[in-house]
Amino acid sequence: MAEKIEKPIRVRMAPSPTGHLHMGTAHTALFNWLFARQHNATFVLRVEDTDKERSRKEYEEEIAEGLRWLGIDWNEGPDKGGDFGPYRQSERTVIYRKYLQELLDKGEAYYCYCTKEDIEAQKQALTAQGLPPKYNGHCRDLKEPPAGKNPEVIRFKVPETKVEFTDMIRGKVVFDTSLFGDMIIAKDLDNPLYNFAVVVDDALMEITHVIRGEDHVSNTPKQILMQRALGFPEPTYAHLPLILNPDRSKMSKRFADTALSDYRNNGYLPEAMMNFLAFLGWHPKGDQDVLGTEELIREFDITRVQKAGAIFNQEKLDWLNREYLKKMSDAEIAHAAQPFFAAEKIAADKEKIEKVVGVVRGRASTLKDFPAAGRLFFELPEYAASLLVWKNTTLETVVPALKKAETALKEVSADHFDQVFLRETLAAVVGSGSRGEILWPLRVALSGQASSPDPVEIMSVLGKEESLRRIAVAIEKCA
RNA sequence: GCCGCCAUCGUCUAACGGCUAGGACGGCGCCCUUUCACGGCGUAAAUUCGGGUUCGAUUCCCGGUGGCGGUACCA
Repeated sequence: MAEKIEKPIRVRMAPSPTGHLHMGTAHTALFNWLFARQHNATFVLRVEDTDKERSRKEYEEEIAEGLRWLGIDWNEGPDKGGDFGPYRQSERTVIYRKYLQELLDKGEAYYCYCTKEDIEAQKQALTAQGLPPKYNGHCRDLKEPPAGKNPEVIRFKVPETKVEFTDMIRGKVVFDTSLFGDMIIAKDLDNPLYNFAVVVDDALMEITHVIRGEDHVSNTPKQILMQRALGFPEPTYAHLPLILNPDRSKMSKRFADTALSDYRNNGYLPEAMMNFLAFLGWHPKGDQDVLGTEELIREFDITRVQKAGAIFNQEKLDWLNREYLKKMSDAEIAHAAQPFFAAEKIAADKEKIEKVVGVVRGRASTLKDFPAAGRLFFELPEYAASLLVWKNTTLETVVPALKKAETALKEVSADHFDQVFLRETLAAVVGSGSRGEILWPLRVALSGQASSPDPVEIMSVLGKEESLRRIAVAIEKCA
C-alpha cells in the first residue's frame, strides 16, 4: 500500500471588508487560529473584497486591528505577503479570469443572456406554483449568442447529482444538486463572485481545512462541484455553530453590540474576550472555565465543537472579565484603564489612578467601570445633607459624630494616612459605641454617595488634607 | 414553500448504552458588613414529545414538534 503523503495543514480566515469586525467573524477567526496553532499550521488571512460597491479599505484595517487586539495573528495576508498571494481578492482578477476562461472553454460554464427581469419573472412563476425557484437553463445550450445581445453573466453548469462531504463537526452531509439550478459565478471575466473566487483561492493557496460558520453549509456542495470541474483537491470542512441573540436568531445589533470594537471600547480585556468566544460552541474536557491562550491552544479539539448555535451571554462575559481583572496588578489595571479615565475627562496621573484602582477593583467588571467608580476620588459629588443620616438616627447625631472623627483625624500625621493607622484611629473613635452612627456619615461625607468603598479606604487615597476638607463640607451642610 | 442543520437547567455546557444527570454564569437564601460591592457557604433549576431496539436509553433508530441557516448579478 502506498504511503499517503500528508500535506502541510493550512487554514484561512476570509472576511469581507463590508462592515465592522463582527463577533461571528472574530469567533470563526479564533477557531481557525486555535486549530492552526495547535497543529503548527499556517494561518492565512485573505480579504474577500469582490463586492466593489460595499468593500471599504477602512473596514479591512479595522478587521486586522481587531484580530490583533484579540491576540490572533496570521502567517500570510495582505499586510504580510506570502508565497501564495496577493491576499486581497480585488488584486487577483487575472487569476480568476484564467480559471473562468478555462471553465468556459471546457464547456463547464457559459454566458447567460437572460436579464434580471427575465430571471425575476421566472422565479415568480415557479414560486407561484410552489416549486423551488431555480434558473431554467435557458442559455445553457445556445449555439450562437443571440443577435444584438450582450452577455449578462457567467453561469456554472451544475450537474444533477448528489454531493456528499464529511464535516469534521457534523459528519456526513448530502445535498441533491438538481435543486440548485445553474449558478452565477461571475458578472463577467473580470468580476467573479464569492462562490467562484473562494474555490480558486482555497485551491491555489493550498488550504487543507475550511473552518467557517454554519451559514456556509449550503455553499459547500456548490463549491465542491466547481472544485471537481477545475480538477482541484477537496479540502476538509468544518462548519461552526453560529452566535445567537437571546431569541435564538443570528446575533444582531437589535440585542447587543455586534462589533468587537464595541467591547474593546467598553473596557473588556482581550484575554477575557478570547476565552469567552472560545467557549461559545466549545468546552474543554474538564470543568475548567477560565483558560488562557496557551491552555486554549492545548485543550482545543475541533471534534468537540457543538453543533447547535450558542446564545451570546454578556453576564458570563462580565464574569470572565472580572476573573481576568483579578489576575492583574493594580499597576497593570491602572495602565490599561488610563485611556478610560481620559475619556471620562478625569485628569489623573498614573500614581493616583493606581491607588484608586486598589480600592475600587472589587466593584469593577470592565476597565470602563474604573473611572465611574473612581470619580469620587477626584471630585466630591453633590449630595443632600439627608444622605448623611444613618438608619434610625437623626440629623442631630451627624455633626457630633463627624466632629469626633474630625478631631481624631487631625491628630494623625499626613504621613500616616494609611489604612492600618486610619483603621486603628477610627476603631478608637467608635469605641464601644455604634459603628454605623460614626462610619456611615463619615463615609458619606467622604464619598458623597449612598454606596462606596469604606471610609478608611477612601481616606487612604484622598490624603489628610482633602479628607478633612470633605468632612468640613459635610458639617457645613448640616448647619 | 423547498433544501440542509440542530435539540440536556433561564444561559454556556459535561456525562464508553449503566451511580442521586455534573460544572460554570445568572437567580434566590444565609454569613461577613456603616453602605454598595467583594468574599464564604448553601439552594432551586434540565434530558422537546411519541414510538421502537435493549436487561437498561440523555446517549442508537424512526416519526412528530420546535428552532436556526440557506434559497442573491452579498459574502
